[in-house]
Amino acid sequence: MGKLERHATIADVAALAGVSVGTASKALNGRGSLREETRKRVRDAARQLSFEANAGARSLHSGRTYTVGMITTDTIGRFSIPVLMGAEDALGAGEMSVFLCDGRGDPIREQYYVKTLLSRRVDGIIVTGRRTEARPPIGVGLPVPVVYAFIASADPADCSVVPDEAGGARKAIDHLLAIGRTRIAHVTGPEHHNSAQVRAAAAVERLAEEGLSLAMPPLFGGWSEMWGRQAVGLLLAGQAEFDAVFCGSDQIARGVCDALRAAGRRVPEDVALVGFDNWDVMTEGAQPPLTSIDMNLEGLGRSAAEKLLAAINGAPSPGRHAMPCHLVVRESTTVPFPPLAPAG
Amino acid sequence: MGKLERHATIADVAALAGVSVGTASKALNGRGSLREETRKRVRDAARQLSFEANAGARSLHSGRTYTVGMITTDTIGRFSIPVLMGAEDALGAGEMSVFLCDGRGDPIREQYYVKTLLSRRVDGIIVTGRRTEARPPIGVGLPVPVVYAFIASADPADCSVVPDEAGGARKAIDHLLAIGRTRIAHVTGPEHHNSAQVRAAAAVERLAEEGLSLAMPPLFGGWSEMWGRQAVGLLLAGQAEFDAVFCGSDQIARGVCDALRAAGRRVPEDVALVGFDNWDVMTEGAQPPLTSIDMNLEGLGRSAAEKLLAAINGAPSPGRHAMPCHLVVRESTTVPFPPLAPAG
DNA sequence: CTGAAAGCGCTAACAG
DNA sequence: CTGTTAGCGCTTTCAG
Repeated sequence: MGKLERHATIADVAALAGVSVGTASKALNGRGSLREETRKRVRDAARQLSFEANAGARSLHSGRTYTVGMITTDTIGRFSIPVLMGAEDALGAGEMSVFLCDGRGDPIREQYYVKTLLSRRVDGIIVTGRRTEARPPIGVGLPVPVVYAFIASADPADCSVVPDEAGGARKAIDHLLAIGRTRIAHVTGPEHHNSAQVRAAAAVERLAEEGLSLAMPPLFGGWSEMWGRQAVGLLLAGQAEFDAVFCGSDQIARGVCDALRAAGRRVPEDVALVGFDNWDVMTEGAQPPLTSIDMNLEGLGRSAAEKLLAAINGAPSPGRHAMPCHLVVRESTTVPFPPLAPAG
Repeated sequence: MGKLERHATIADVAALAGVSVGTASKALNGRGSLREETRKRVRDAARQLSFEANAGARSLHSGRTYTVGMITTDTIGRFSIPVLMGAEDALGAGEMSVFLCDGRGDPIREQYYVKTLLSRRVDGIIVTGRRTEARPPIGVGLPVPVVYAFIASADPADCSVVPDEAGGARKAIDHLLAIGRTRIAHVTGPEHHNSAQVRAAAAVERLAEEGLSLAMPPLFGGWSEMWGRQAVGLLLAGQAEFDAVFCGSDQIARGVCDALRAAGRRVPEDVALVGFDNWDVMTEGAQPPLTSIDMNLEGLGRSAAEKLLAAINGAPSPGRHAMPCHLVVRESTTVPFPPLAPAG
């Protein structure tokens, strides 16, 4: 077959099969009752012409496009990707196609995308972003359901699926306590950043439940390795002893790890380390590999997509849904075994 | 306005404005010649009803959907993202929406996506993936133009936009030579990996042009930091002297960097380091920050999108298009002060 | 300057 | 069992 042929229409198929368009339609969609021989003839014709029904024309009828829009508010990055993938996966299973729209943090651009998506008659919209902080809703009274994933809508009535960051932080502390550490420091991102606040508060709270407190007040800074390294300077300069550091991100944890080792502290023997995000590049690259909190972003995306599908089918799930985080243990909190003696 | 209203149709608008559908259409699209007052009346009605023309119905006429499909062959990752973003950006400017399809490396799934995209009557398709190696074409005689970005099609007649990795490797060597290093080692990814091969070959070739050769044969391994660290062991164990290492990726470079410093070699004073990918997380996290080769993936994506748009408009660009890489200099090849320059 | 009518590709009634 | 007809929402002649 040559290049750039025209798309065959169902009329072409019908003509080739020697039947009417209506019959061809039924044959191809398994509707009505037709002689098996006719059905086959039509199907053969369709195959011969590489016929693919025009989804646009079809949805003119059904009222549904089997299409959803995915808008990333800020630029599509490390956090939105797993969410996107999870969603795309769940939606694909439901035969839904996904329009990708990168808002680039520009509200104008975002509104433009909302309009385009609506004009394309998407069945629903998923909004995601790189920060968990609540954001103004993408629109009010929109004619299609909207689900916020990772990021939350400021309107509590909207459906938002978010990670339970506080729960994650508590699990980190739980783990450190479980391995016998009690003098725990906390190094995290910028003080004004929602995630930094929430995680720090949860850590403090969890310790308080045990009658403990942080070895020193949380150190707020940036999300970078560089900050992690700098923070170690502050930790060591302070007079407080510490036997563990819970970090607000894996990048910070890695910086902390490198600097501690450079200062002659052993990880995990002298200082145990827990990160946040479970970003393989960091957790596996660090020496030793880092224990971390996983927000299960892909699952979160999948879950958001499922909620959207449900909403499209008339069963919305309004409100904020917190998805559990889980702990992934690696060598930064487990003292390696001494060489094994031969068994028996 | 309440939630989940129905989409207004142009008939609703026409009725509200007290005109016929045809007139409404003209008014909204700036066609024909209408009294300005009528035009305004229609526009007001449209705004009042939040009318957005049904793109599907519209394309039934125009034959174009202003939609393209983007298929990632293997899972959407660090390399496909910038490509996606660049493409999305260029396409958005052309008022095109993007269907995102994650092939997950599964040919079945990929073919399924091609079908769906065709049934949705996309105006064109962009194929991308995480490896630069040529891959079998996504289909033959497809009714819409296809552009391969980053990854190349095995059919040389197809339009592929790829990074000039060999050129990039040559620039790395150029740079090292320019700062006076001549005993250059090369640590890179798996031997069977196309990028590793191409980059290594180009480095060797560039050195040969100067009558030089690598300080020792290329070390093939993995793309990880871990391998970078291990490789340093091999480098130091060998008897060959070296004053620079060109690495096949930034992750490798970082591993090399850490291990060299741990072994007491100064970077860049004793050993200069150049990575590949210019991945900020690695280049900025390393100590010192890494000089690297940037493939300009976003530009590549944008360029691919532009070629696709051109093809859609009847001006295809068949063949393989290599986009230049560029060098980004950081401290791993520049001695801060005093300037090294033992040059002649 | 405006309205009526035909048709884009397809599905779903309803006749035959 | 199959063909005919009437739309889905929109654009576009072509009359008026």
